[in-house]
Amino acid sequence: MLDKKYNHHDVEFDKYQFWLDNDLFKAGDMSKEPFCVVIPPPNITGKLHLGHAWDTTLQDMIIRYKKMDGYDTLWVPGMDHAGIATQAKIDARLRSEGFNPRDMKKSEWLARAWSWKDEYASIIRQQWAKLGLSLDYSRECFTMDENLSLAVRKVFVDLYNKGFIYRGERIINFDPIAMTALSNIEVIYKEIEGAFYYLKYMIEGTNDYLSVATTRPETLFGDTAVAVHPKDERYKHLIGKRVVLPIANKLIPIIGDEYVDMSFGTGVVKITPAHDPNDFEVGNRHHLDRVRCIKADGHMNDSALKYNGLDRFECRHQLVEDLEKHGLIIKIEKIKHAVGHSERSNAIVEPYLSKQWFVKMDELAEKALDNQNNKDNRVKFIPKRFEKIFTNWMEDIQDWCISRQLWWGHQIPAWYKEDQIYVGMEAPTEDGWVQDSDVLDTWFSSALWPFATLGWPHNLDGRYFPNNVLVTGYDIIFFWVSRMIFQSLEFTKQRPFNDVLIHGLIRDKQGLKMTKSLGNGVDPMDVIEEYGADALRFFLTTNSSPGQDLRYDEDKVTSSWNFINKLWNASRFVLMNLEGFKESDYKLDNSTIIDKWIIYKLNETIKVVRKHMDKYEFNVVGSTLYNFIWDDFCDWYIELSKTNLENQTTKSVLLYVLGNILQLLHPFTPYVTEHIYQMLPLHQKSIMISSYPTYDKSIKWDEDIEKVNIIIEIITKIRTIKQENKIGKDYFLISNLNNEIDILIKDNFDTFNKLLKTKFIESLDNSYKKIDIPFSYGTIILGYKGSDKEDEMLSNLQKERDMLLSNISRREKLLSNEGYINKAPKEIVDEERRKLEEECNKIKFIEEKLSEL
RNA sequence: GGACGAUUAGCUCAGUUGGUUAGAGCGCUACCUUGACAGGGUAGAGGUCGUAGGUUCGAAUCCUACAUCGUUCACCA
Repeated sequence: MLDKKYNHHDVEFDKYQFWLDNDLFKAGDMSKEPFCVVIPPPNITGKLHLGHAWDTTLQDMIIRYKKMDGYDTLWVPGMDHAGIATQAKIDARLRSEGFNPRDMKKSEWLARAWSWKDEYASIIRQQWAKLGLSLDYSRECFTMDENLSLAVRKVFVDLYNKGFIYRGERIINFDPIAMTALSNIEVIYKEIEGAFYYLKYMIEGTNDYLSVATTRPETLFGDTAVAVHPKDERYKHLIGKRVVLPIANKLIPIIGDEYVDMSFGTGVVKITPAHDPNDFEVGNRHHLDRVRCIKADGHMNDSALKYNGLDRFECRHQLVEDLEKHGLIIKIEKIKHAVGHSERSNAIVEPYLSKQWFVKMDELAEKALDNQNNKDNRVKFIPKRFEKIFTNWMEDIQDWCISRQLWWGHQIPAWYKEDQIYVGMEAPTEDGWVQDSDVLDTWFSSALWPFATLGWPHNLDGRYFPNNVLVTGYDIIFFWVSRMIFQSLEFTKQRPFNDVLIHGLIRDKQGLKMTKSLGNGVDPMDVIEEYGADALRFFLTTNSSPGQDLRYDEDKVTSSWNFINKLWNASRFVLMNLEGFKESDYKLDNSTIIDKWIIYKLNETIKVVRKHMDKYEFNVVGSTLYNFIWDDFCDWYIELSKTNLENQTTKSVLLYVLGNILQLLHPFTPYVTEHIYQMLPLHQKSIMISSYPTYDKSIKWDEDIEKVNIIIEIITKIRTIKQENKIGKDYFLISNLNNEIDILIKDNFDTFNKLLKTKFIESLDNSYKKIDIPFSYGTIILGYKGSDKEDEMLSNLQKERDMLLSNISRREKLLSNEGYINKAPKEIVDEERRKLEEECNKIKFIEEKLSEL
């Protein structure tokens, strides 16, 4: 027997081990059709947050649903080494222990990194277990595993040999805190306060000057020209002359280039090829020198003369003071402008000239875009609008800088000897070759995840590839989804997954993003402790529509808990009444109309649930099940069944419906459904290996089902009248009209008596006051002791009549509209006619009563 | 500036190819120690679906414009 109260701790503490012990998460039943999902590997930088809980619960639901529906499901777990992020965390820990990480031997540092990995991997696995995720741990992967590392090297080497990977000297985004290059999308532009400094660049041999506006005066030491537009009437005569670089007192040429926008600023631009990507291009066109004046760590070098060694911002400060002293500043204008920050360290990114490795993107992107026109191999985005976000990005893509100046990651398989380069799977055998010390961007390995986790390049397990669906947030479409798509197309010739289900971000109750700096993050483990994983899961999966963000709201978790508690108590009721129930007692024939009604309702629910499960519309599934369980099953069927609990069929129906409810709900709330399921008189070893309920086409609507709807209508109506007229317990109902409704009532006397807590009787003496309650198929008289309610009665009837009259006139108008009759679907028109008839019928009774009053 | 999303009850959100009386949870009102559940039950109140046009027999839903909020991409030194 179940305890009186649902206790999530008791329910959840041992189930996960039970599933593991029985190998219920293991894939490989070759007799079934495969279904595969790979987990988006969490970073080993810390604990999982609510976003992970949401993302993984969605996947678990899909997997559990498909498994119960007869598929050989494989859900591959794994984690990401997360280069920059993890290295920063490890370094921080080492510093707190008094070490300077960069003074350590690389091998010692790496040993620390691997033990960090083990530590966090084990925390993450515990969290997965708490969430109840049905991951096949025998297939767990890590991005730096041997096989994945091999895959990374192979992809690098092949892309290099095909000419898609090159090494070149470019302006890249450099993070001066993490001390590594970044790709374009790892730079976040933020609006900050800055200034436009208008500087005097004196024209050689004159007292005239050009006014040059810049936001970064400290880069002037790297200027190798100033540019004007060749058609600019103000300046074009100066092209070919020279100006004096302020403070540095160096002569640099005035050049003409169409890059300059005549209408912006002063129309004169200082050109710093080593510190600005646009200037770099201009420099190339005009064969200008590339002079670096800032070092990788953000400090000035000796080109900056007396400012050598200063931090770039300190240099700016002192330089501006000096320029002012020399009268070389015309004005300073405060502005707001977007400045690039590192996604990881939040440092202001320095455009920095250096030699890096790149993936040439144009051709790869084009193939990915073309593939979206291939009906059989296109990736289906859900919701659809995210496909456009993907294609727009791909259409406008730039080369991908993949080298990182870090220790944690896949070392680039390139070796140098003097000015020779060797790129290959293994080191060259001759002496003297030195491997590139850089590692690859984390996303370079993540991009191979869907196939590298399934054995590629050795032997890709084609049974599970392409994956059936990938589930992830819209925030990493560029970082990850798009890169998986083009890498998979390039190396497997197939899409990585058939569908990609995109969800939103978790926000706090105010709608703000959960971040460390705001301290508004919620630890899913705390929520599980307080409400249980099932309540958290139900909240996460049913409270937003696909692609929308989700606000975390503890009140809604509470209501999920309440829902589970309701299910718990309904189950308790069923089990109490099934004491001693044997397999031979189980029979569904000879059912009452009430039994038929709930089975019909259940069947319709199954149909809706399946339809929306298949479309990933879990919010619809959730509310459908919520309403069916709470309203139809608990509020009506259980109540209606109470007069009939001696009947084996009713017991069987209770068992049948509850069993189906547990199965339908299992993907959402695996723990509690497993728990109750195992207490049912007839059950299998685990609910996970039972079959997901199927829709039975042979169960059709009939008049018996309508009869129950009428019973419900009568009960509800009488309750309403009772409350509106403040009639207490002391009342009776009379029905003696010998019509259809009368027969229905006679057949279900007990039910009415029980639910209305009164008696139906044949007649009533005159000491009772009477109220006539009209239905569309007859009238019921309510008799009560107490003061006269004629006024209320009159106003009730008038109110109802007015409403009916307005409905009737609306319907008549509608049904006399030819356009409507001709164009609207027949079922809808028929339904409208039926309702009209019903209302006309009902109003007859009302008019009759009103005339009597 | 481009693109996208949101705007529906006091709050947070649904609304399934357009179907006529727009739903839920929480909150609110009144009543109820009913034999599964008071974290419950019963019955209610509460919305001219951001604004203005348009298409249609019919619009929360489709189209156009605008407004407000948000996200994102691209930004000119």
